[in-house]
Amino acid sequence: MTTKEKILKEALTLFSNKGYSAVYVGEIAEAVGIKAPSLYKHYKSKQDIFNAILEEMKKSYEQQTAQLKMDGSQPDQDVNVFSMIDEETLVKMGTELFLYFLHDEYVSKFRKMLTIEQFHDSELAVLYSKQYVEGPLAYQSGLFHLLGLQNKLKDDNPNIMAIHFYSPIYLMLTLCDREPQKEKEALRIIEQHIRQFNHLYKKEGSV
Amino acid sequence: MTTKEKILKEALTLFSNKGYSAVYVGEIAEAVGIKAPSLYKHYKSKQDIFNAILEEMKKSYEQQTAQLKMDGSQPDQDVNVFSMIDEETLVKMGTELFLYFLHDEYVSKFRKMLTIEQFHDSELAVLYSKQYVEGPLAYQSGLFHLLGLQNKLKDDNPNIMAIHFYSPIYLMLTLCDREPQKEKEALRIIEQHIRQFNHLYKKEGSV
DNA sequence: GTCTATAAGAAGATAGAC
DNA sequence: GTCTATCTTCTTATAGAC
Repeated sequence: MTTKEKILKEALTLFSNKGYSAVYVGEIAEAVGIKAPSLYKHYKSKQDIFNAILEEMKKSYEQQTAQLKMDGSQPDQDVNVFSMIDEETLVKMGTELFLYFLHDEYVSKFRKMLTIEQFHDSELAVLYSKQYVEGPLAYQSGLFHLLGLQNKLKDDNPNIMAIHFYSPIYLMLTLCDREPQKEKEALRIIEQHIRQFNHLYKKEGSV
Repeated sequence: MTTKEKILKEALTLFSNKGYSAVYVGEIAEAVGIKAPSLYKHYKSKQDIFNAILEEMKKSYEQQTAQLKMDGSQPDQDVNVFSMIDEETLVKMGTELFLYFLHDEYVSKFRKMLTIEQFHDSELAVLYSKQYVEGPLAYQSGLFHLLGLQNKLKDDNPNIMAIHFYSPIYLMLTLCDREPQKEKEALRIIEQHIRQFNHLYKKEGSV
């Protein structure tokens, strides 16, 4: 990892815990293992470091959604996987989404940073909503729509189904961002939630 | 309102938008209409102002939960109101909870402040979880338990029912904290969510 | 209780040697 | 590309007059 990359990484770690304005340039430098003035050979200001993190994370999000088609535009590919959907698959899907969001080093830290900075700047607010609300909801809404067509689940409003599926996961995610020691309890609740979700929505006569 | 109270009010407004460390003592003073050094006749430091806000909001929360028994300990009183529960009552209950949390001046600003500061200090993290997660869930869990006993709703696990009822409201609340212009859409979604919730959970043969 | 003046130190950023 | 030294400004807080 180059020094330039290391600066972004350490700055993200600090910003995600203390917020932009509570982090001093000297702290970032110390975490990297250099002195503060050396940072300015790589970035022209503290704000420039923040902007670089933003661009980096936006880019990586775009790549992921393009790959997983998580923008809800065309979930056709994934749904082949879910043609054999059952309760266990739903539990696995929700749990893995939760664990990825919670534990991926960059996703997790970036979400915490946006949580802190969202009220400063409307661009950050829109970005948070897109990545952690509208994105997942659009993707799952697409899936539930197709599962409805295939008679796997009741053909109710797929947007509300997506809300019902995702909201508890989101609640547990923000809970564990705050109190990581509650992960085990959160996983238990998510599993119970999804089994109940499946029970409520499953087509009679379906597996 | 005394100057001392006005300081708390203006400081809360500023902290809830920019966070503690991004707010300067001079800004608070300006908002109050005095000069910075005058603040120190009322509070001994910036941190002291923050602590005073915290104590004030904790106290007011305790008073409210004691009154509404929203800690889940004894929701018996409220349930008399809900003996005649129906879909419209559920919609009203959820919508009013949402609108109160979103629009009450102090509740709303305090939640935003805690959102920003939650990762700094584990005491703040615990407080956030208590006020905006565990509190509402415990209260609603108590209600759904009693409604189950009264055969108004299916006697499923009331904890999961509370999660299913409250999570979408929480999601919409955090969305509107970020993007207040989405309130109308959020209200529409919450109504759809609760009607669907009622449809899924209502006892056959019940109204 | 509010003000002006100011202390004391912190923080972001630059200059220039190596 | 990293360092030491330094500049400038900002920020919290105090002193003391009114």
